[in-house]
Formats: sequence, C-alpha cells, structure tokens
Amino acid sequence: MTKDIDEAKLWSLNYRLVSSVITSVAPEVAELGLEIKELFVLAEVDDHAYPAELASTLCMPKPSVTVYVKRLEAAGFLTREIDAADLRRHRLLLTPEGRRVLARGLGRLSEVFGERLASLTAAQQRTFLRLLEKMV
Amino acid sequence: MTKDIDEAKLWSLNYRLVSSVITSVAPEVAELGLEIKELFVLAEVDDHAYPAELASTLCMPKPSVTVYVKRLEAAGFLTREIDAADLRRHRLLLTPEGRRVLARGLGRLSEVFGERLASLTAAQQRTFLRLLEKMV
DNA sequence: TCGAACTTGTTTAGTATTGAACTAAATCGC
DNA sequence: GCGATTTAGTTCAATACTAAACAAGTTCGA
Repeated sequence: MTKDIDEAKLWSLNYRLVSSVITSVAPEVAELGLEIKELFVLAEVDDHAYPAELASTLCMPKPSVTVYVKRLEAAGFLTREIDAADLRRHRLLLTPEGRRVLARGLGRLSEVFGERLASLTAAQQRTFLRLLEKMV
Repeated sequence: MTKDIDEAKLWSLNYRLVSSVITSVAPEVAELGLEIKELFVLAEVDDHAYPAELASTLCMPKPSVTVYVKRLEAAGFLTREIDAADLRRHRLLLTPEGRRVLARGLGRLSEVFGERLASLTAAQQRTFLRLLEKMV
C-alpha cells in the first residue's frame, strides 16, 4: 500500500499559513491595545466563560490564561464574577467595550486571512471550511 | 452582496487544529531530545540553509533562530560552516544523527496530524493539500 | 577608492511564559 | 458525615522569548 499523501508536508504548509497570518495581524491588533493571544481569549469568552475551559479550548496553560484574563479585565474588556453554583469558578463576561474591540480585532484577522482565502474561489472556500470542520 | 463565508470562523478552526496537534506532539518529540520549534527549524535546514532565511521562512525573530541553532548544534544535529562567498553567512548542514532525529520527529508529527486527516477521504486530503498550496 | 547604507548573525537586557506547588471549594466513597 | 480525591484559579520561581543595539562583512554610488 503506497502512501497517498505526505502528512508532514501538508502540516508544514498549514503551519506556515497560520504563522504568517499571525505575524501580519499582530501589529494591527496591537493598535487596539490587545496582544494577539488576548484576542484569541476574548474571542472564546462567549462560548467558554470560565478560565479552565478557555485553557483547554485554546491549548494554553492555566497560568497563561490567568495572566491574559487579568490584563483583559484591567483593560476593561471583560469582567468576572463568582459563580454562585460553584464558588471556585470565575464566570467571565465581555463588556460592551470588550465586544467592540473583539469585533475590530476579528475584523483585522478576517481581512488578513481573507487575503489568503481570496486565492480560492467561493466554492473552494466552502470546501476548505467543510474539511476543517471534519478534522477539528 | 452577502458574505459567503466567515473568515474568522475558518481561521479559528484552523488555529485550533494546529494548536491541538502541537500540544499532542510536543511531549513525543521531547523524548527525542528536541523542542517542537527546534524540530521545525531542523525540518527547514535542507531548503533554507542560512539562519536569516530560516527566520523569515518560519516567521520567527532572528535571535530565536540563533538560540535554536546553537542548541541543535550542541546536540550534534547540525553543523555550521562559514560561507566562503559571504563571510557573514553561516551555512547549516544536517548531521546524519540530525537527519535521523528529524525523520523520527516528522514521523510523530505525521502520525498525530494523520489521525486528524484520517477523518477525510483520500480525495479530500488531496483537495486540502491543493487548497493550502494555493494559499501559502 | 571610500564611506554610507544594508545585511548577517550575535549579545544583552527586559518581558513573557509556564511547570510546580499552593489555596479554596466541590465531590466522592464509605 | 467526613477524610481522600479532584477541580478551579493563582502564585512563584525559573526558563524562554525577543526588541534593540551591536560587530562584522558586503554592496553600491560617486
């Protein structure tokens, strides 16, 4: 049985795509007063309102989440409250300002990533999305 | 004109895919005596034999490359020599041992990434590759 | 031919990240 | 009930990263 495809090559292409997009976006996001990883955290707060969930979803260590959440809170982009049902947990909530910054940050990301996607036809873009959904 | 696709969503899926694969592979690669980023450097040495090229290709700062190359050299995975044509440049060369470790590391990566790819049919995998090639 | 401008790779110094250990709260087993 | 175990989030100490400045070599224009 021959190998159909070189996983490592595919990986390397994809990794390079992700790295170069991050590199392009980071300075633009910085103008919003946000580090790129803080943006990623902010983007997940609606769906994963607790630090431990964020760490697991975003594949980052818990102490890092502690730091990012602390900064985001200090910047006024989110608030936290103790979960009445479980006093260990901190429920996170975007502020209106946080939501505004998030939208702008994701907008920048969409622009830059969109430039790459623009090499694909609309149908190919939908295919790419479908394939990713199957893999994640 | 309506938007066909949500770039940010697509991005987030892809970013998550990359992060989770790295998280899985890192400990396995560590057993080979290699950090994951060192593996990425090692993997590019054949095609980009100079530190400045590596930095640019891999989207990392030059000082980081200095550190990784130094460690890889100390571990005996690569050697460097002054380029006779341009005395500023250090030409990097994989040692046999480096090549062996690289193959094993990429093998681990292929296994883990391959598990994700296994959710796709062979035809879909080829499509994924083609789409990535268009974007990078 | 020479100096201004650029490029390569390194060093340094300060910041960012994170593993390990910790506190507090919840849950489990009996 | 209640000690043993697990989980949430934090702190701390040590490591990793990287921006800025640098030394060395090259290139280019006049």
